[in-house]
Amino acid sequence: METPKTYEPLQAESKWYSYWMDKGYFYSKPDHREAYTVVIPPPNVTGVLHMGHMLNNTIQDVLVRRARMLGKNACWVPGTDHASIATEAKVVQKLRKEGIKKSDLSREEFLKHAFEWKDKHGGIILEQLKKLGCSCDWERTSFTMDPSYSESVLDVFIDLYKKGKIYRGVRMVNWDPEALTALSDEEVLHKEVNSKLFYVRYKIAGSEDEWLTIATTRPETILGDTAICINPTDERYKHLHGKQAVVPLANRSIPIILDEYVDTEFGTGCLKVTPAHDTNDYELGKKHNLETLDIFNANGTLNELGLHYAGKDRFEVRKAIEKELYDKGYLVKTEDHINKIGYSERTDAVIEPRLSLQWFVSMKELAQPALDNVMNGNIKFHPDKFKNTYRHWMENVKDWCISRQLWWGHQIPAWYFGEGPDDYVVAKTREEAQKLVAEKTGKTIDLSALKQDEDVLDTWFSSWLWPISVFDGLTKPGNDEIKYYYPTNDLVTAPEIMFFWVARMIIAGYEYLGDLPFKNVYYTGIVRDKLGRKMSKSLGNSPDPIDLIEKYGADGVRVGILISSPAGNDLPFDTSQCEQGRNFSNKIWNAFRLIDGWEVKDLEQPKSAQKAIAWFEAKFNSELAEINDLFDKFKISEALMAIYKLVWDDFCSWYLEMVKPGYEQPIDAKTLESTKVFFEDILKMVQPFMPFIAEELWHQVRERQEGDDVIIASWPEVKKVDQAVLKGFELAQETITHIRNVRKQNNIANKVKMDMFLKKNAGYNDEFEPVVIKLGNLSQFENTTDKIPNANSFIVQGNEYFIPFGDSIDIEAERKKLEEELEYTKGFLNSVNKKLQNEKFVAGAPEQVLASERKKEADALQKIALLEEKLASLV
RNA sequence: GGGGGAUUAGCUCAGUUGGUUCAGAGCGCCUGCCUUACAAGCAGGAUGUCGGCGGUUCGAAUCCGUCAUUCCCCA
Repeated sequence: METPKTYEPLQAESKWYSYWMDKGYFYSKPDHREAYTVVIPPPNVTGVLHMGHMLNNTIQDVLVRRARMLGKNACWVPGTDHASIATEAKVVQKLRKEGIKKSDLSREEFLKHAFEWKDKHGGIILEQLKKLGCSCDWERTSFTMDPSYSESVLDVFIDLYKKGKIYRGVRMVNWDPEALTALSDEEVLHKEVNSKLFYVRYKIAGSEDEWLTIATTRPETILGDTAICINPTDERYKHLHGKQAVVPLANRSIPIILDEYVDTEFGTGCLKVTPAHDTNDYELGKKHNLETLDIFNANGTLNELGLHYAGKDRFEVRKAIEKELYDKGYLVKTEDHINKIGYSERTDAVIEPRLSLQWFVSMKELAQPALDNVMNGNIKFHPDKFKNTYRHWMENVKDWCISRQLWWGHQIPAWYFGEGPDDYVVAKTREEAQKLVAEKTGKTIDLSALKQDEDVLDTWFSSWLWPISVFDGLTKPGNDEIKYYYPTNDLVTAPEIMFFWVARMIIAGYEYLGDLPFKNVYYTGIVRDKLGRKMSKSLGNSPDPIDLIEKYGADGVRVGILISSPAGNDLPFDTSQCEQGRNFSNKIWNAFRLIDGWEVKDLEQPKSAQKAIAWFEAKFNSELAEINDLFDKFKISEALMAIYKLVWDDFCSWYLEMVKPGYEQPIDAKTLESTKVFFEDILKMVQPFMPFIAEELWHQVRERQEGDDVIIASWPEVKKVDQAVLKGFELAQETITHIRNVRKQNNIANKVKMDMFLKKNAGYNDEFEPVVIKLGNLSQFENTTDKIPNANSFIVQGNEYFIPFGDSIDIEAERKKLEEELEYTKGFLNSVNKKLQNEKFVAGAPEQVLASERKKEADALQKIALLEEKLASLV
């Protein structure tokens, strides 16, 4: 035949993807159907597809494709995120390579470069997702800096400002001295590093030769010290209460203050306090009204307060000051010390805590509905356990610093008209600002005299509007789309961004539309390599997803990724899983080849085929019900595994073997038709996971009318399951397995037909005998009332089967086997009896448990009797 | 330091309210097979102190306590 032996995915994939696109199957517009909406977690415009995206988007595509088959109007909105810091860093880097410095460009010139960069690279991930088969509505592709999106971001800023939820304030921020911007806590990575603990002595003011010794990891900040703090309970330092100390080199006197915050165990128990350069010290400073001395410039060099170190970098100064302190007798000793230091996620610069004037959102009140509606289950988390983490964070939510000292992003719509702390207004345009200034001051000033805030908004301040703004929900309130698609259904994302993104979307949802943004949040895990390390570009331990697709096929990779990826658990990824996926594709392919190769003749339908069809019908429906349930619980990888087993074990290994005609024999039309219908049902169930091969085979198994495509076929409906058929088949299955074992143990080839005799018990069900004869390859299957001597025998559900030895006899081996089984069964009976003789058990256990124990006892007794008979019959 | 998870076969994980879906699945492993859809395959098989120790109970992988190991988040 011309059908190849193995499935070749690549051609099929590009063919069917463009076919689906041409047919507009991914396109959605509001109609009478129930909406099913998913918004993609927008990847950064800087990114390339990595395994995390593969996992995340495969899950979304599975959900969307299944929803489409369930008759819903499925809409998956794709898009990208402008990613202020990361993108700006990339653009600066690229310009630097071309010999252009950012500082030489105007804001407008820089943004032009940035947009060029975005146009060139911004869509890479989305293009790659097409290779994976993602059925996004590409006509809806959004970008967080699209004009109307930007407008909604500014509107929200202005609105929150008017509501008093946005304020400007001095705060200790995480300062990135390289990027010259404040970072959110989430953008700071804490790493353990080997550093040194410096013990430095300070003279007690007014004393001749009295000293105290502090321990610090940052001796360069000594010049910014404004107090020494000790624990009031520390007996060692009672004598210092109320005194002052002199800062080395700076020769300033500073107070010695008392606070329980100080850990008496750490270092010397004397803490130097530098409120301008340490978060905890800043809090101490506020509490004790300390002076704040900022000794650094924005770029991490020291300013004039750094005395003779002015203009030098902080790390350079650390070395130099160590020497100077030593030379002048202040340095008592140094110790090796391990501590955690914050690094910029983007530039890897050491974060400098810095006091700075920033914009904040006050979160406490805004967060309340977002907390309540997750805790009460209006929004469901999968897995549920993440609610705990969420609650803890939301109950202790801190104000959100939303300004970033960057150009790429949404420029803050605040306009300054003077130098005073209050000389600004918040407005969308310069003209509106002019009006507001007039209202505020009574004076009309020139448009050109207004200076817009230089900073842009935190990227999350735009992405928190994503489920709303992709439908223009704020710029065109109440439009048809927002009414139809919002709230969206399911969000698939990583637990790492539960706070910066998920929580904030929920907040924005309730604040602006008075409703939840999505009903379910499915948290994926982190994709790790074999060694348990997170897959990342910097480690170089991630396979290139596109290479994987080329090697194993998109369907194979999708299966490989999902086959062992329960919600919320990390996914230890190995390419062997893709191999498993590819093998599964191939299995389906070959099942098709078998069916496709059958020649139809006008024959009577064999009994075995009739029974096989009845059984698979029942089996399919009971599995379908189970799979639907797994989907409803978002147990996606378990649903996939159930489908995998249904296809491989039940359909291929059992069903097809039962209906398969002999070599080069024709098949009857009825059986062929039933088989094709089953196969089509299987393709439907496989479609969400393996869309390409499903579509390919859907079109090969039958001639199709225009528009009869599996991607839009109806998901099978669960029909009533005939439990009796399932039960009856179990007996046949067990019997066949025993027959195969007899063959194996006696080295009897499958081709050799065997005789079998049955001594049946009362409840015996003979329905599947034709199947047993076919798959057991029996020449005869007769009833007997007597035991057959010198035969292999086994017992299934109390029925005794005999396969005469024929020529090959090994009575001793048989005897040994029977004795072992007898021994085991007696032991089992003993354990059951123990329970039944325990009066407390009999009194306390429910009736159904007792009944099952009694049945166990009866079964065991019967089996023992049979085994003993058999032993006796061996001659 | 605070909070939240996790610990079941060699690996990755299921295991609802304690009791026949109770010790499971997939992969891997072992043993036979080039059986006429598929060796990317077929058939068969083995594997566990359910992290340790206590407790509650007639009965614990499951509930409670405690210890250990480990991951994540926050400071």
